[in-house]
Amino acid sequence: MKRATRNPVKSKQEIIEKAAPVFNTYGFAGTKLDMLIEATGFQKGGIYGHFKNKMDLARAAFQHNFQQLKATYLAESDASLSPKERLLGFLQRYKAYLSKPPVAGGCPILNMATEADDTDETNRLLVKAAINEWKDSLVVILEKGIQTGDFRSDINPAQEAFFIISSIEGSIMLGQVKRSLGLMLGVADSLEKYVRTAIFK
Amino acid sequence: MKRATRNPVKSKQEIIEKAAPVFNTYGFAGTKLDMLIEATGFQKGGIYGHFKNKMDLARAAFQHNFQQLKATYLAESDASLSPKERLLGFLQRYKAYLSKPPVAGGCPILNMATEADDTDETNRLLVKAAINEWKDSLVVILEKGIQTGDFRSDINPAQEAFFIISSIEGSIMLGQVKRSLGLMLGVADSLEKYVRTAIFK
DNA sequence: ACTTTAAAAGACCAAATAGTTTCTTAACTT
DNA sequence: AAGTTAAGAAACTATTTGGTCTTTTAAAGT
Repeated sequence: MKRATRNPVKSKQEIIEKAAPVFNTYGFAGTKLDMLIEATGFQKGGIYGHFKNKMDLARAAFQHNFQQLKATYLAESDASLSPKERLLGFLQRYKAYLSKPPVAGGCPILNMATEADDTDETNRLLVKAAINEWKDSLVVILEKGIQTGDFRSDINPAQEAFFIISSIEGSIMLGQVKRSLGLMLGVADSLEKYVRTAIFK
Repeated sequence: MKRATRNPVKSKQEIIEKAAPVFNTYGFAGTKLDMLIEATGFQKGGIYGHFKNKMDLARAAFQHNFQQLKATYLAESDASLSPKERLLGFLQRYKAYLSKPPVAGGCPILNMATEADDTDETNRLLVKAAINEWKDSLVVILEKGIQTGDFRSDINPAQEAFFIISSIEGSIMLGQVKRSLGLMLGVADSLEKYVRTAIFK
């Protein structure tokens, strides 16, 4: 029928981009080949020429979604700013993310995590790596703040990073179910309150 | 082959109980009929005699899982205790839950939420109701504490309840992916710190 | 223009899947 | 003890599914 431009590199990228929100919305098991054909505009032959199977594409889609996330969420926090500004800036970007999520279907980390944790060890490790990357970016800021005396020295950076990530991820889940942006922004406010009182000195 | 005792009421309950952890672990789309046959010990005919289809059983399984959760987690917080004790008691039970989860596969609310939010409106409303029930039980304690002067009067009970639930759910997700009980207990500690400084007066 | 290459389409296939129908039999009734 | 009922087993079916194989054709090379 429709014939896509013959540019294998661009085609592969296009398939990933179009498939990504589908996997993120319906999960791996819930995403059927027909949905991918419809969403990507490629036929089976076209898709299977670029990916060895559905899982292979699903993983590429996850990585793509995670990159999108990083581009907004984890956007390089300017190292010239103070640790306090950097941490508050992170929370600010999180709020912006909530109002305009870069990928349909909720947080890819959360989605992939709940489906993969007891199902697919490879995927579990993929999400684990993503989470660690995110945690590390927060730990860097936290350690810096302790060092400069901006943050309390009795905090455990990794623990606080996980706490921050937990409340963010949990709030996304609640917001999705309750269809409430306000709920998520409220949680963001509580989180900021926490950061100011328990982390800032 | 094996012939179950002919007690329809008990059989139906047995099917639900055996199917519940399977759905919670693999999700709706990821749970195949063969897995249910294997897990329940009933054949198709037996199962379909009690449930009109897979979704019908999945919903019953979710309700069962949520009841299990309530029995531990939300266990009647003794109204004779002070609001502070009740809130800390809740966090205590949450820690106990982490060490000995009542149902395999992670938190049913989290699991059902991530799969259903964009997929099945009926299920989304089911999870939403479960979340509201949980939130309300926290709001009751928070309002009581404000009234007795134990808690700060400038907090928004619903917002704080959602914040608490968010961090708990998020921590369960992280703990499952990282296979770390310590991580979850750490988050619980941060949460307790928050409760003591931002909510307690 | 003619040939070659490989990207993508589309027909094809075997297995899996959800669901239905029919048969069997445990247990209750009389 | 025979007859009745309905729970549950098991065979059956239509569809869907993931994946492969063959064919077509756009575009680059000659």
